[in-house]
Amino acid sequence: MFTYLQVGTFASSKPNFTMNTAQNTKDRIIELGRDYMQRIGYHSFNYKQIALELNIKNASIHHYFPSKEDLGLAVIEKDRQDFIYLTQKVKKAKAMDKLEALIASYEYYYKEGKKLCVISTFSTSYNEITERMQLAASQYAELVTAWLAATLKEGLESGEFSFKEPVEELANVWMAMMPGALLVGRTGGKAAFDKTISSLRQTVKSS
Amino acid sequence: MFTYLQVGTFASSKPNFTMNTAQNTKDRIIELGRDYMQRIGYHSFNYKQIALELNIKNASIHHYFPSKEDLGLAVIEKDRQDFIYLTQKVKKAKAMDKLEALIASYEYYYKEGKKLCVISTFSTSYNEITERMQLAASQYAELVTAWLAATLKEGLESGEFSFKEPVEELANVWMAMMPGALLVGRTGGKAAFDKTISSLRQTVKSS
DNA sequence: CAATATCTACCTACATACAGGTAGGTATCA
DNA sequence: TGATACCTACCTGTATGTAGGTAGATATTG
Repeated sequence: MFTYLQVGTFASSKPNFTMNTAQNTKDRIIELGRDYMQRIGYHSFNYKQIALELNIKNASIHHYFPSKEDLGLAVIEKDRQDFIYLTQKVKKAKAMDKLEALIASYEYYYKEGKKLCVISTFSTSYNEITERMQLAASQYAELVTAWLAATLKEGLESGEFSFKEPVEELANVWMAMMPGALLVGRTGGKAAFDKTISSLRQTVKSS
Repeated sequence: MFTYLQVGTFASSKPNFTMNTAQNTKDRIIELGRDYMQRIGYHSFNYKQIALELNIKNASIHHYFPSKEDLGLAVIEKDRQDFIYLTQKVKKAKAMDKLEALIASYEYYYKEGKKLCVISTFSTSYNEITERMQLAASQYAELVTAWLAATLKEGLESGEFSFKEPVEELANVWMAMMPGALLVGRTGGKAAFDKTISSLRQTVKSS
């Protein structure tokens, strides 16, 4: 005769551009799931780690997410929502500040245990996830690419940026280099990560 | 009363810049292991797949590689040797042709089932592999970075290239963008991959 | 040269661990 | 009372890895 407590305070020190909606168990599972997936990948992540951390049983996770795929999809969707939230927040900022907001989240990923971003997490597992997850990941990637292209265009037209490539091409470069920087940072350490991010910033400035 | 045959002809159509030394079972295990790892990652890859393909039993793989780590290390070492072989082969070529030789292998990876390169394969699994493997992957990455830097410097001094960044920085960009292109290509398809590679080529030409 | 020992390359069978997932029960609360 | 949020207990599949054996090749020795 005892009550099932909502345990764990989940005191995270996330940058304020990510929504913090983890009050209930379901949201906490998503947050923790995302965290583990970014660290060790979708397949290596398992329910036990989350169950232990939330002081609940393995089976209870299945109550919220019948299959692992459901959790994977929820993680992608949550991250997509967070991205949209971020873009809304910087909507009226200068183009470079928008890009800096995105860079900041990548720097946060690196600091917090050399995590990958969610898109690259699922990209690395792309050949072994279900079609629905592939689609979700691809659509999310497309969304970010489109936002990058729009932001680059905006900065170019306002005279803030001075690059010569087509915006779509440079958007692709950013899409490749940001996760690439995280990968390089894993083998090459912080210096390699920083150098890559620094070069990334230059891409909008070189005339 | 029968003999254990060396089965499977292993007819691979690899580009000629990779060494083809897979005559015996041990080498075939390494080749197949590398292939699977690049496709689905180190952890998702398992012995059964190789055993089936080589018509041997699971336990026989342990005869050559007592632990999975041994095989992982062998794969990294094999790929490093192949890289060295490649650099030797293009030793007297122009700087751009050297870079093109590297790009060609990445295009080959993409075509052959959206594979990742070996370095990024182990980078993605970096937080869940042994220290020895982390070290091997890091050292291999350092070797490639150094070669890139040397090649970029060479092309710059000969007037073939005309970039402004420090060579080490641009080498880092290449280290990030090549695997990044493969990741982007998984979610965004061939067009995204090609665009990224095309932008990569531009990095040495833009003045 | 023949008997013998040892090595290589596999085998069968099993141990162990752990993953995702299910069935059905119990406590709490609106 | 019915939905919600958990639980215990269990099933199934699969992964790495081990123990011990066997056929055939090769080296050793009387």
